[in-house]
Amino acid sequence: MTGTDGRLARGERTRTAVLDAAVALASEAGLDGLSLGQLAERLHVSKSGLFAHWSSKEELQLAAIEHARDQWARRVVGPALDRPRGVRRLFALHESRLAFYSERVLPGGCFFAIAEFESTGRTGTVPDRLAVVLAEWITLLERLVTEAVELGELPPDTVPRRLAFEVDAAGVAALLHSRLLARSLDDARQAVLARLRGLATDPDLLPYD
Amino acid sequence: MTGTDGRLARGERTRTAVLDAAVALASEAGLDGLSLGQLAERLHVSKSGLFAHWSSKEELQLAAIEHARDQWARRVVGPALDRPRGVRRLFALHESRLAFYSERVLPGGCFFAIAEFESTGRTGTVPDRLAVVLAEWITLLERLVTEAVELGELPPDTVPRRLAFEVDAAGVAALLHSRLLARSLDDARQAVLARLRGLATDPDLLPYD
DNA sequence: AAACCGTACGACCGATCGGTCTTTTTAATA
DNA sequence: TATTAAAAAGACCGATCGGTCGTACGGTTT
Repeated sequence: MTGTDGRLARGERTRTAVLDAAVALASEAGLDGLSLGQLAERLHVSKSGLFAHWSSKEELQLAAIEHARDQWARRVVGPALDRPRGVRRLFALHESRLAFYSERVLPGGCFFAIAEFESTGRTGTVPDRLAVVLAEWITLLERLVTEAVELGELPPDTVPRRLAFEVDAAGVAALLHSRLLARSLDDARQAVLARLRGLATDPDLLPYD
Repeated sequence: MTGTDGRLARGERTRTAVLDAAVALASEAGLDGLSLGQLAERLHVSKSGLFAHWSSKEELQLAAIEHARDQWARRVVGPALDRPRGVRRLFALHESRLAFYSERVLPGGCFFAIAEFESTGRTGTVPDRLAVVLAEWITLLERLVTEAVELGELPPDTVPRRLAFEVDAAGVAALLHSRLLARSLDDARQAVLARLRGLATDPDLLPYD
């Protein structure tokens, strides 16, 4: 039975545990504020043990980005793709995003939001990778809008880029204010719902409230 | 001529210069990433010289908040209040906010946005003060919406809190994406403009494009 | 049993962090 | 001119930062 190497399996387990904690920590303190010492302490491992898996902090940051991206795809995008194409899928994506925030899956709310804010005006492989992942997200929103237009569920003169911006904006603001303004998540849902119902050729595809 | 004390004047000049630099630095690195050493070096003063004016980093952070608030009131809120009450003033506030971002008055874009993100889940006098300042901002937006409703420029069933949220959301997203998505500032303007024109009893109060 | 390799540890490094203390410079006042 | 007080500098502190190095443990292969 040479199929599984116990050493590699152990390493993979550790790596996953570290990345889970790293994404959670970075969602609060940012990728910059992510401290190897604190991370090691929280996981009850030695700081130098981390360097057995990643040769530098930057490599760990890059690995954390991929880990957070997987998490986002699984918990936010995936469920929405189960819904039928069109405005229902678009709104479902918005809702599952808000659910991700409201369930406090990550203590800081969202890994990418704080990482994007943090990398404003900086250069390097980390901001570069973040830019690509963000572009993927915006492109996904635009694609769902375009599909809704093609299905005739949204008017043909819809500008996908701008409607995608509006939906995303509600999500961003909901997250930013979620600590201070208790209703921000609900406001974000209502705002997008009212907007989509106003645009949709058949508003009854969407819930009433 | 004992009206002006040269020593105090010198101190006040230094204090202003330090706070200018502190707000600019914090707009990039956040209030937490604001380093006294870097701040002193950039201003060509000694680090201990800063402690002659503020007894701790936290006090400097609080002073920076007030300084940033004054700047925001002068450069964003002030100009908008010159416009006539109603939807025009509301849209002017949104536009002057976007102008503040696009002119890159602060290298990081916005002091308060990154500060609010950073203080997610934390407690202390700094997050408390930030919460109050943010509440002022939201209240201002709500007040402008309410005034527009009272003037009959917006329908009476308008929910001020939610429309204020929508306008703010466009601004927040514009800032967050302004580095990556070239058109984010323009999208934010168009989105709010279309929304307000759609709601206004007299759309011609607002520009067409 | 021996060689090998992935994992993990503890000790240690230079740099920087926020902060303290003492001293020097600068400007107003008696 | 001597005194006084604000402003600023410089040396220094313990803690923490990211990172290096030599070593030990344990499962795999020969």
